[in-house]
Amino acid sequence: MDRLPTIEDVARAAQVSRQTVSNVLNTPAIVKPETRKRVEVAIRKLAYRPHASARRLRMRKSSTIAIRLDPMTNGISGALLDRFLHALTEQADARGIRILLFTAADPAAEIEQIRKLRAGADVDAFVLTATFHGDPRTEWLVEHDVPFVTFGRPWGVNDMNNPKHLWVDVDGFAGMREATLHLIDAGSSRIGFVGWPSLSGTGDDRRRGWQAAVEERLFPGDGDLAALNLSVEDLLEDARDAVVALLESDERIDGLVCASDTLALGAMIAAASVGRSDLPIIGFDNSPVGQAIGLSSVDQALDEVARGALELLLGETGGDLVRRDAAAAGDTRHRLITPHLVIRQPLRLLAPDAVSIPTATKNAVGNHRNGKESQ
Amino acid sequence: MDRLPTIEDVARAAQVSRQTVSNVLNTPAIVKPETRKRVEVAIRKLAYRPHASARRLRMRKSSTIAIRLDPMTNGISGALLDRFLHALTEQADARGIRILLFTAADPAAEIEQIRKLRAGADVDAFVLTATFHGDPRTEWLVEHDVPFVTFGRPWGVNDMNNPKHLWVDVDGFAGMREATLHLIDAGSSRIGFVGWPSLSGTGDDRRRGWQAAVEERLFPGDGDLAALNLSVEDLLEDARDAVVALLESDERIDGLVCASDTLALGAMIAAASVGRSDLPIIGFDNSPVGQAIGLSSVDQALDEVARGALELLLGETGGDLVRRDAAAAGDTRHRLITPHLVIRQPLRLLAPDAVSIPTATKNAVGNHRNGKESQ
DNA sequence: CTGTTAGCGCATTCAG
DNA sequence: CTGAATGCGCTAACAG
Repeated sequence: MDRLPTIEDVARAAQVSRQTVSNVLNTPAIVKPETRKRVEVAIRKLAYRPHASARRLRMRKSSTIAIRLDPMTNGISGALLDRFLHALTEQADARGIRILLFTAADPAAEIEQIRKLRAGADVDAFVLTATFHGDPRTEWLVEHDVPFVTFGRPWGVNDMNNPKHLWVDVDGFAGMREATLHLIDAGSSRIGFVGWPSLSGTGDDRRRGWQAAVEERLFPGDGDLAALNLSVEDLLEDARDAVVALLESDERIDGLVCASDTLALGAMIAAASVGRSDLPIIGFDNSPVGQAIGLSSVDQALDEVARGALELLLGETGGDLVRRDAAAAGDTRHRLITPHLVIRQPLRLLAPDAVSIPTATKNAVGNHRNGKESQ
Repeated sequence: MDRLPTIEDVARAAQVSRQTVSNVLNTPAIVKPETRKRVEVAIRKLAYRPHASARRLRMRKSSTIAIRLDPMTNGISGALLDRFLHALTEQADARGIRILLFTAADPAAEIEQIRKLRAGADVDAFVLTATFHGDPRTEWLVEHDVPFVTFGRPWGVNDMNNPKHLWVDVDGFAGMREATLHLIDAGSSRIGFVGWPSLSGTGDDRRRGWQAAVEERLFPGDGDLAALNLSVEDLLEDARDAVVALLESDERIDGLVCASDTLALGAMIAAASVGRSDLPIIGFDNSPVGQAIGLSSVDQALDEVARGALELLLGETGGDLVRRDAAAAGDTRHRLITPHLVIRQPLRLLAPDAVSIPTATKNAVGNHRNGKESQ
């Protein structure tokens, strides 16, 4: 295979002009069926595919979307981007769009990368993850009229229904509320929340979900929620220590919902270490680690997030990547995905009342290999 | 910004012919310094960048490497590909190479994707991960003369020093041996190995590392290694159960090395549950989860793997992506990266002799936030 | 050192 | 419906 076949080679093989081949490829409807067949056979025979760069040059669009690969998201929930990427790539492929990666150490570097990628006509649009309050990236992109969508809503910046840019996000409120209601339905009556310090829009959203469920079903008036409301950094150890303190100070607690699987794992360890391995705990992210350890968790439905992102960018129809004018867009310019709860049989970290697991019970403990997943 | 500036715009702005601009970009040496300066100013002023597609078309190469995003690698060590991707993207960027993603459900689908990507001149070369014995992909790629490098050596297929294709791999033998020696130096004298069932080249390689260290330093003659040699699937629960059994049947065991962090985590849980939270355990992969929990582990040095892959593909010099002829290549056609051990203070899953952690010791337990990392 | 000429492979005008 | 032109933006040959 010395040289890739060109459209001309196909034309010669099919005994037509090269324009006819182009038509078969791009406007098959206007070609006489029998000629089309002949051309298609030639295409298959030569294993011809249009030269991507040539086509992109001609079409004046790259049909490529770029996304930044974070240096390292937090430990346990880190694989989140990984899974989102997979979903995005898969859906993009179906639309004839390619996903290009880039890296950057900080927002300024990311803007610079975006600038380069744009100036080189390498990329048509961008997907931004891990947006935050007052994010300089979104400002710059809007300013420079670069098509993009964020995974994460623009917290507090502007009207959610008519924001300055496209966004997709997961409804943390709904997810955490569902998790909490699940525990309540299962009999819990005093449920704590382990979340991040305020000012994290995402974290506050999830906290409100817990709060809503608890106020709705457990403390119709207004309980002492503050005592059940933990705020720690997203670290296993911090969560563990805080939960140990909580459980020691309030023995009536019979359930815990957490803003992340990292926190939930810390909580599990804490519960086990104070002899409460039976304590129901629900995390958020449905991380692989959580799966491995049988942690119930709220799944972010990354497939839907990816689909939403592409729909907003490309329109629901095809892969046209023509950004619709903000003003002209009749339908919504965002998607709020409802996550769903995944319930698992927890892998007990430790038998509740023995230092050593008696041989007799070993099998019972080890029997949760295939934790059923609901919904 | 209606239309991107072209080389012609720059030429006009700098009062030179457009070829001169091209020269400044590609062969700066042959342009008179003062003219060059003038052109460079114009380039900066217009924020000009060569149109990637046009350049690729002209150069007859895409300067793009594609890599498949796995559906989902195993739970805990899953982020491995994630980190490798990051390293690869970063290094590629430095060489002016872009990384494109694609997905495929199985090897056949992957081959089909590769075929398409190649036929469309979208991609110059590929990086293959998770290769296995008798992998159809490598055969096909060699057959069709597609430039590629694998992350993973061709186990048993052909001469490692003159293989049919380029490869990079991590020296599991050396890594596991170092881990084992570390435990021995720290005083362990009876060290078990938790690995995968045989037939996994990678797993066997790691097992041999443990074996070598143990035979070398602990059982010069030949001990009853079989009793210390566990084989389980890469699942937390399986590892836990097997290690519980091992520790109960042999109380002299004072160290454990594991073929993955998943296994190591299972081992940690097992150790804690039989009152041996003090048991030194070392994993493999240096996964984020392991970090979070203070697990010592063998780090795969993915930066070096990525660099090696690109060097093999592009040559050490630049980003030329001209595959050197197999026969003509004087230097090696592979890289074997030596991993390094990362030692951490383990986060105790549980106080060794108390059901509840006394308040007084809580700080001590929680104080390992920034585990020092050696080497 | 600088300017001119000729494609890379494709899609999109226009004529027939 | 099909065939013959034009140029997307660039670089590599040349000639000056």
